[in-house]
Parts: sequence; structure tokens; C-alpha cells
Amino acid sequence: MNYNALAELLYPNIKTTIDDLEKKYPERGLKENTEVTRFAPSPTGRMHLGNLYASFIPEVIARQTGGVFILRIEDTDQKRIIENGIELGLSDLEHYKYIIDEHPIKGGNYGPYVQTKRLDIYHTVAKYLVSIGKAYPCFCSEDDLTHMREIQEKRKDRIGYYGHYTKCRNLSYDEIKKRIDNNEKWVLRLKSNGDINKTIIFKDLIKGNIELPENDLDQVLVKSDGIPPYAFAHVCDDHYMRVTIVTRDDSYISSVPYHVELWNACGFKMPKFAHLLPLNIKDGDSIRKISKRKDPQAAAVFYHQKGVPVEAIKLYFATLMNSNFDEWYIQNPNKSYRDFEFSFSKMSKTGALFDLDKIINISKNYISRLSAKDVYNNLLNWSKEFDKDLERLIEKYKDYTIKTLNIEREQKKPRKDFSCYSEIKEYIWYMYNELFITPTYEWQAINDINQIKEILNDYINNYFKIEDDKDTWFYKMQVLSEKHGYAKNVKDYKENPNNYKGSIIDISMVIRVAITSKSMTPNLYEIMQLLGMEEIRRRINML
RNA sequence: GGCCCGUUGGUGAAGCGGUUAACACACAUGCCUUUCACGCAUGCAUUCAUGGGUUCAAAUCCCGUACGGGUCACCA
Repeated sequence: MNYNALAELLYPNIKTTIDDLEKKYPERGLKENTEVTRFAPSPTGRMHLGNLYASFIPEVIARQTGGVFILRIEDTDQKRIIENGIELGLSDLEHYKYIIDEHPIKGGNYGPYVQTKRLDIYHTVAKYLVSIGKAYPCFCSEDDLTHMREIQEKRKDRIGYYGHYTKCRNLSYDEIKKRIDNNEKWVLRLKSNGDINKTIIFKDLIKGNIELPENDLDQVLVKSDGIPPYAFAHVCDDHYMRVTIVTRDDSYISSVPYHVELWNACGFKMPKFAHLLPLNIKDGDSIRKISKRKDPQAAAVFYHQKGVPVEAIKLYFATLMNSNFDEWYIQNPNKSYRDFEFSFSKMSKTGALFDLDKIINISKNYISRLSAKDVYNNLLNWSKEFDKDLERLIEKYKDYTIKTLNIEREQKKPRKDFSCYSEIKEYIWYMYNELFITPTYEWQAINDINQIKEILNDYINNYFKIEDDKDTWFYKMQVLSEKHGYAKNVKDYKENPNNYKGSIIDISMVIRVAITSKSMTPNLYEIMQLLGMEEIRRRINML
């Protein structure tokens, strides 16, 4: 068989050679240990946590080694494409502030970055494989293959196109030419020389060495529509994009033997591989891979709406990726996760269970460390999208809102009330007279409204002064308590409960509820300072 | 069904032949405290799915079993 003639027959329009491609997409000439990584999703639209995590990993590795991070769109399956899929996905990634060096819209020297625009590259390599006798056209129809499978099932043979089932492997040139001239459909298959009884040892960056049987299937390299399936496309892409670490879903592990054979057949040097475990979620009693459809809390939009800072989610990803990040971060709370040295070998070999509690905790800590001004700006951005009323309010009272957000913030151990921006309103609404509602006392220790009024009037007329400092303010509170028959501190009350009507707890609660309508608030003194005399009087008189 | 991978507390996990089985989240109790939050202290796996074996010594190595996951396409 003259393979060159066959190659010409199959790909008459392909004039480029793999040597041309080598020149067009040269090695990147990066320093040793500098990694080129990529995230390669299908253009199915918005990202979910699984995608975001799967892209976090290669991005972090590229950044920390001073390398290159690529976004490549794998759209060879026409059925899965949705409109604007690329833009939507990209905008989610950018929202997460991933730094992408090369992507479909920005471009780069190793593009195009969309697989269906790379057909000439695949065909060039395909033509090369034919010319060296490692690939051949197959004319088997879907029916032929189904028939073959039935026979294999009946005989309890392994399913697949291999060994003596490879009907089209040895067709003559004349036969092939005749059928092509006859417009018969064909796919290109790899001429495998693997032996199922032999094994290969494959080194995975996460899982270590894995022993797998060799591939002996003549897999499809190019479909009848001229588009390659995933395996062949990824080999060409990752080679000509000069990717050094391939990160991909763990489910590809079982097809690794085929991929190894392909890389070798093409004569390409294999990159390193890291097979990533999926993010799991608990569904009743069973655990399954997180799903965009079934799990609302898996969608990136969910966190966006709740106003969970993307930084917090990335910190969560960091702890998922390398659990020792947690400890490091506690010791280095002011450093960026970028300063931590991530490694594949520290990644778990089992899929992590998604933990919403943990994200909330991380988020609380993160927000507590921001300045009031940053919290304000983030809150403003969030409310612009999701709460117009709140936006108007905090824009109108900008400085006042910042001061409110600053209560018990600038101290060594700041408050950790807010786990996300959508929650802030329920913590601060009473600071705005527009939102304030008159309190009810019926569930309090003191619920006699006349007594409450008496205490409040005495306090506001005879004790409270807006210019008092914190100690004076509290001292007056104690005096007020004693005057009305309440212990000035809790200890006294606990020692002799019969001597008092209650303690300062009850007195301060009356004032707190009158002023904030809430029984749980941050420091009352600071709240009163911000509200001002007039508003305090107004609220007390509302009763 | 064949092949591959996994199984450490409520959760994420560290551990790589000799440890009191880290750490974080959650939970509980106590202290602090004008409420809440914070903080601090304490508690939470007598045991690493299970049965055997190797060894002076096993969560760590080997074999079997159970369970969970993955994969066997002209899908990625």
C-alpha cells in the first residue's frame, strides 16, 4: 500500500504538513517548571461551581509558575452548543477574576481557541497519520457497527472495533478509491498496534502510577462530518498550544491508554496529566457529582445573587485543592491565596463533598477583614443589581452607611455578622428612619408598657447625653438601673436575685429595643452615636 | 458484566510501618460580656468499611469481601 497516495486521496485539499504546524506553533521557550495550562469546556453557557473549580486549578498553577493559562472551547459536539455559550462562560470566568492569557475573544499566538475553527490542523495531522500508515478510512455504517456489537454480545466478546472485527483495516487502495468516488461516507480510524494483554504504567500528577491495559481499539480519529472527537482533537490542541499540564475530569482516566497511543502515533511528546476529581453533593442519602440542573446552589449565579464574594469562593476552592491551605491562611490572613504554593500531589484522591457551611464561614471571615468602605462599595454594587431600594438608600446616606458598617469593624477581632451582601440589610435596616418600625415588647422580660415608658423617659430626659463618652454612657446606664430597682451588674443580680427586679441586662434591653426594634444588635453606644439625639428622641416618643 | 479508582468523626481532611490519629468547619458546654457577634477554654474517631495475612510493631504493606464512584460511542 502506498500510504502517501492514500493520504492524498483522503485529504487532497490539505497542503500544510506537520512540519509547517511545528513552525507555526513553536515551543514557547519558557523557563523550566513554568507551566502552560488550560481550561477546555464545552460552550454550554453559564458556569457552575464544578467548572469554576476545574478552572481554578490550572489557573492557579499557571499563575504561580509564571506560566500561561488558556481557555479553549471544545465545541466538536454540535448537539451541546448553545447560543452565546462562549461569551457567557467567559464572562463568568472573568467575574471570578481568573487571569486568562489566551482565549477565543482575546486571541493569542496559538489559536484559534475554538475547536471547530481548528479543522485544518486536525486534518493535517490526520493526513500525516495516514501517510505513515497509522490511520485508515473505515466505511462501516452505524448499522454495521450495531450488528457487530450484537455479534460480540452474543459471543461474549469484548465490545469494540479491534482485532478481526476491523473490517476496513486492510482495504486496498483501489477499493477505497472506488468507494470514495462512489460518495460513500467514511471515518478515519487509528490503526492500533496495542495488545490488550499487555499493560502500561501511567503517571498521574494526582493519583500517582496507574496500571492499565493497552488500547487495541481502532478508535475514530475523524468523524464522517470531518470533525474529530475529543481524544484526537485534544492531542492536536494540547500539543500545538504547547500545553505542559493537562487537567481534566477524572473520567478520562479509563481512556488514557488510547490517548497514550495517539500521542505516540503522532510523534508528540506527552505533557503531564492531572485527572481531577469531581465536586460532589449529597442528594438524600446518596452522593453524586454536582449538577447544574439539579442543584441550584451549584450555579455561579446563585452566589452572585446572594452576594457571596467571589474571593470567598476562591478561598474555598483553595482549601479544596490543598487542604493545608486552610492552616496556612489562618496564619497568613492578610496574604493572597496566590502566595500559597499549591501542588497536585497534595490534592485529594477522592472527590470532595461540597460544603455550604464552610463557604459561609470563609465568607464571614473574609468580609470581616474588609474595610467599611470596601464593604460599602461591594454592597452598593450588589444592590444595584438586586435591591434598588437599598441602593437608593445607601447612596443617599453614603457616609452614614459606611460608619454604620464600621461598627465594631476596625478592631483586632472584628464582628463577623455578614456572610454575604444580601444579608447585610437585615442587620442594618433599623439605622435608617425610612425603614424603622415600631418595636413590640411582649416577649421581653419587662413587658409593662407603662414601666417601659417611665424608664425610657427618665433615661432620655435625665441621663442620656449624646456627647458622653462610652464609659460615661455605661456608668449612667448603671445608675439608671439602680434607681429603678435593677442590679447595676449581672454579678450582683446573680448573687442576690431577690433584692432586685432584674439587672442592667433588662434595662439596656428596653433601651435597645426602643431604639433599634431588635433585641440583638452590635454595640448600642455606637449605634446611638450614629443615630443622633433627634432620631433617638423620635424613636422613644413613638412608643 | 470487564477494567480502573476509592472507603479515616456530622463535614472537608492530615497521615506514606512506631503519633496522645493533626488541622479546619459544624455541634455542645463553660468563661468573658448591657444583647448579639467576637474571643478564650473544654468536649466530640479507644480507632481508620470489613475479614484474613506479613511484621516485634499496621490507618499505613499484601490478599479476599462489602459498599461507593468512574468508564466501556462517529459525547466531552
